[in-house]
Amino acid sequence: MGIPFFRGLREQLKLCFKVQNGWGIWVDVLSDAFCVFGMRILLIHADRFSFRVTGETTAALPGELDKSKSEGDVSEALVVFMAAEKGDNANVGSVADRVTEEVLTLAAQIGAENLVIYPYAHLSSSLSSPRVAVKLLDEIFTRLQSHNHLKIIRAPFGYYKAFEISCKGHPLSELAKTITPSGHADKADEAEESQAIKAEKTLESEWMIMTPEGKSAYSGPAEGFSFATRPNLQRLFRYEKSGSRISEQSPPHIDLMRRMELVDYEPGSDQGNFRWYPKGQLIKRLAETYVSNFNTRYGGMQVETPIMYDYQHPKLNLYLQRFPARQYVLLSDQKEYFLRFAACFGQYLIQHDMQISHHHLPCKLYELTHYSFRREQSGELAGLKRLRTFTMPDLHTLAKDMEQAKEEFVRQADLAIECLEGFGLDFEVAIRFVRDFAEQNKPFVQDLVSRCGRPALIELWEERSFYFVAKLEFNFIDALDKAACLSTVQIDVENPERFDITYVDESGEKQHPLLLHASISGSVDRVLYAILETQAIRMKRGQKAAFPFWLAPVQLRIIPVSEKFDKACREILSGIPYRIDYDDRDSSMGRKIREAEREWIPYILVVGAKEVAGGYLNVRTRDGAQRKMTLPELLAEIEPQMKGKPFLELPLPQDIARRPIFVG
RNA sequence: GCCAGCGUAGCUCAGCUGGUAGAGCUGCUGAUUUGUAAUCAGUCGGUCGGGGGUUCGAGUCCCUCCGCUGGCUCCA
Repeated sequence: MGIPFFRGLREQLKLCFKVQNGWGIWVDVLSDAFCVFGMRILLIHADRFSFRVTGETTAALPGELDKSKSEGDVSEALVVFMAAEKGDNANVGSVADRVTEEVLTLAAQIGAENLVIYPYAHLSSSLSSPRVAVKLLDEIFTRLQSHNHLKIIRAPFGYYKAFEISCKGHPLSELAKTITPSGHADKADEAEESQAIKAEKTLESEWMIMTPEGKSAYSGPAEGFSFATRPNLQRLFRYEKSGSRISEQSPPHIDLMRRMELVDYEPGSDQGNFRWYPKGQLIKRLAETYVSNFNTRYGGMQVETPIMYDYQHPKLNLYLQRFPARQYVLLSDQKEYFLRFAACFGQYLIQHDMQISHHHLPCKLYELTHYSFRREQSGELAGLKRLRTFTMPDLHTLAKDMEQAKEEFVRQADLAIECLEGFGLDFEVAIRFVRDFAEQNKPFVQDLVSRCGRPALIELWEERSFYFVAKLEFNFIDALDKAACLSTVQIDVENPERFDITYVDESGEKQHPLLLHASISGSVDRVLYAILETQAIRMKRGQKAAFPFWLAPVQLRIIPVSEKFDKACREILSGIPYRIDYDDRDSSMGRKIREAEREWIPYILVVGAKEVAGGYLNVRTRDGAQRKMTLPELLAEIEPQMKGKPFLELPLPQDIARRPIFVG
């Protein structure tokens, strides 16, 4: 098939459908192609259609080609472009039946007697195996042949073909359909199914619990562990093992993220793409700065890479072939690009081009992926927990050998622990290993668990079915007892070779290093989810919610007893170098206190005649206590809470009377 | 994506079996100048998610699309 023809057709179709139906069929085909499994067919009623074979493809399996079938030319035909997608092999018979029915129905409606069956892989990016595709095409062909009034031309499978088409352009002349399998599997496919189940079984794993060494150390089956002191670890284990969830409520952070004017839905975008109000944006920026500081202090060299990549890039394409399900795809001129789902690609491509010697190892690249995109299924989205567009710190470390990889692994685990603690988050540890690796590295495993300082859930795989041999996860358990992974560190044994990343060793030989993937905090959006859920849990227990001081959008608020103290308040404002604001609105003090409490403001300073006369501050804190303090005393109390944490200015008007309302 | 529930003012929600929309909060205006979680009064504000249909008449019934939530699946 000639690419120019293909491009021309695509443009033409896009225009046709926009005019006729008001929506762009091609855009739809592209976006849906990554989440629906089925047979895709594109039906065109054509005045004329011709094709000729131009060469063999490498990906598919060309069969014997009869000279007479290498080209075709027909007038007044219904041309059926088809692509078999993964999933069809569940029941080839039923899919063939339904495709045949669709084709016959349309052919009758438009009165077409000539049919063209045209294998057209480009309708899908999630193709079935060529074997299944050919089988399906055979079955459809056989079924159609039984209708004697139809003349059928069949373009060969597994060849590049050029074609010309002249579409009639009437309302029924162009239709795109997806046929999904239904009914029970037929005999020939049962074997295939059970093979799939077999593959699934090798994924089965053993679950253990290992505790830090000590008096009551435990290392054994997860079922035999007493979870009495770690209820959340038990929740994680259940969640991982069974995947069952019980909840009719929506997660409390969703209400909080809106009520606190942090983040909100954006119906004007795609699902899972949120708008960030000033307070939320501030928290996000602080969190990003905080975690980036961990990465750069550790030696991560910060880079920035493109958010979109060539769909046809040979190396990236391999990756996508393996995980084809969920990308955003976009067109630029005639080329297809996918939006990155992590920083991996960009960094692999940089590392591939770098000159690296063993002197440079371990070599660490860091990026804050602002943004990463995953086209999650709509039903999988959940507030800030699961988004389609998210921000994530991504650190990639090249290591000389396994010893060095393990050494860096534990250092990164330490960073992750410190980082999550700084956010005020509790977490449960899960570590997943390929069994051989765990058995050959027992001291490493025990050391890792000890550093985490809590019992860890260990999963052991018999075989490596992903790119890593070891994966550490810190999981957060939310107010509805659901788990979400935050930090992770992984040892990748596959991608340096795939992306041809090399370093030069002591004897001048090129070697593939090992690669550590780490996200010190996990997704920044998800960190905010975890912070808000943590506060929801506190409130459920009757405690007051609070942001960690360094993250509080407003850290201090001055409330005057009356307008008369305006001047005194403004003097105090200028002497406090934190995010402080001033409630200068015309309302009662009681109301102002209430509103400040509802905003979780850590320090409320009430200023009236007594304070002005006495030269002290009256400080109300989250615990409800009121204390008389001097300014230096207050500053001395605040200072340690900011230690090692970033600071950014108040992103709102300081006078509240001048501040607009974003939500409510 | 599939199945289910939901979508009424900026926010939270009421509106029975179809008769043409209501409250509180917010906002605005005025009064009030307040001592630690809601001062009082007046007032603005609605293509009842979008489109189509049934009907003399639709927030209410039907279809369809969009969005949110839950479950399934998924989470490289």
